[in-house]
Amino acid sequence: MSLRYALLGLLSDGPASGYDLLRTFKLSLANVWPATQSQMYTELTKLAGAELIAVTDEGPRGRKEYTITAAGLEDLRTWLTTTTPKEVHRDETLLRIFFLGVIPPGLARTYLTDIAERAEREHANLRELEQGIDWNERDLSRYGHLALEYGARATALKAEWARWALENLPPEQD
Amino acid sequence: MSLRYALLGLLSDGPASGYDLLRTFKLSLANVWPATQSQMYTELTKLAGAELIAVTDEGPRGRKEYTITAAGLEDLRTWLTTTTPKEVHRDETLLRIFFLGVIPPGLARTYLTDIAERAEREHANLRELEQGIDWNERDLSRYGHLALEYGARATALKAEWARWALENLPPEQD
DNA sequence: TCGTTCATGTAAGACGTTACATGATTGT
DNA sequence: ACAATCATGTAACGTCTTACATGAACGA
Repeated sequence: MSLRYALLGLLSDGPASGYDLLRTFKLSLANVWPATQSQMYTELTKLAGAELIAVTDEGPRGRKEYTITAAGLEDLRTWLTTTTPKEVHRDETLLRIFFLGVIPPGLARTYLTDIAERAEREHANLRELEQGIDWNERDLSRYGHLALEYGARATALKAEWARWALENLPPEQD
Repeated sequence: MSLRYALLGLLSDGPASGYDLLRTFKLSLANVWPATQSQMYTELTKLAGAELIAVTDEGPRGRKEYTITAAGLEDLRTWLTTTTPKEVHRDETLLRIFFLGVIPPGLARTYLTDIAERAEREHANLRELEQGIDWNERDLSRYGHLALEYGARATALKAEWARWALENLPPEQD
């Protein structure tokens, strides 16, 4: 259901083709709601079927430009204002933490170090992405900037936590 | 795939029935890897079929006690030491942030305030859970404590970020 | 002309959610 | 006797991933 609104949201900023949306996604929404090419094209077809978006132009190579309809915009607004987001925390990295006692202590330390390093890299990537983007007047990018800031803080926190965990690993037992 | 290892992980700490695991889950793994009752019983049946766990006792009311097998423990260790966790960030709350420009500014502010409040409540719940748990010698709880600390920090961060975002909302446009 | 990018689509299978269904045992 | 809890299972449906498939247009 969320992908549907992710696409409506992107289209609320202006018309675009599936291919356009695919690229925009990678730079923005993919960080908070991953989706594959396959999924996106399927969903766009469904949205067009429900008349929440419409094909408003056709270009070379079978390119179809979609525009959000009034019904689509209304649906998006309704979703935003009348429903509450589900808070689902699914984190495989954290799941494994519970089971570190099952492997040799050295490997457990390596695991935590890797987490810290990956998080630091991710943090750097986000800050770099931030530099590279034209934070213009468009709503999507202005609000997207807030989301990016969250990502930057969250990755920094994960790295810090992993380093802290290294210092606070349960003492080895006999 | 992760649920499979989540269950193997819990069973590595000692034998338990599906019902036992269900309760343990709620207090621990559910926070990093949610799963439903339905999913768990199905997965346990599959694990037993693959002989990674075995029924070692049967009690009243059809209760089946499962014990991890040597093959199961090996599988768990292999997973922990030879595969890298997928970092997937799927957060509906953040997804909506991108589209706040589509709704009236007052509602956008309410949305951010709600995020802060929910995160603060979640934070309080986790700290309370922390008080309530017997942090004994068992590996699962010792390492689980590290995961809980992450959750506590992450919820605090989310609340802080939401309050910061309220102060840094894009200026209204004409 | 030939590789890259643009551009869209389908199909199979894994995973996750919701709902339904059933019944035994325990404590009051 | 009755409610709550213990205890397990199935079915339908929706979502997500992986892989395959196809071909037009552009630039060197």
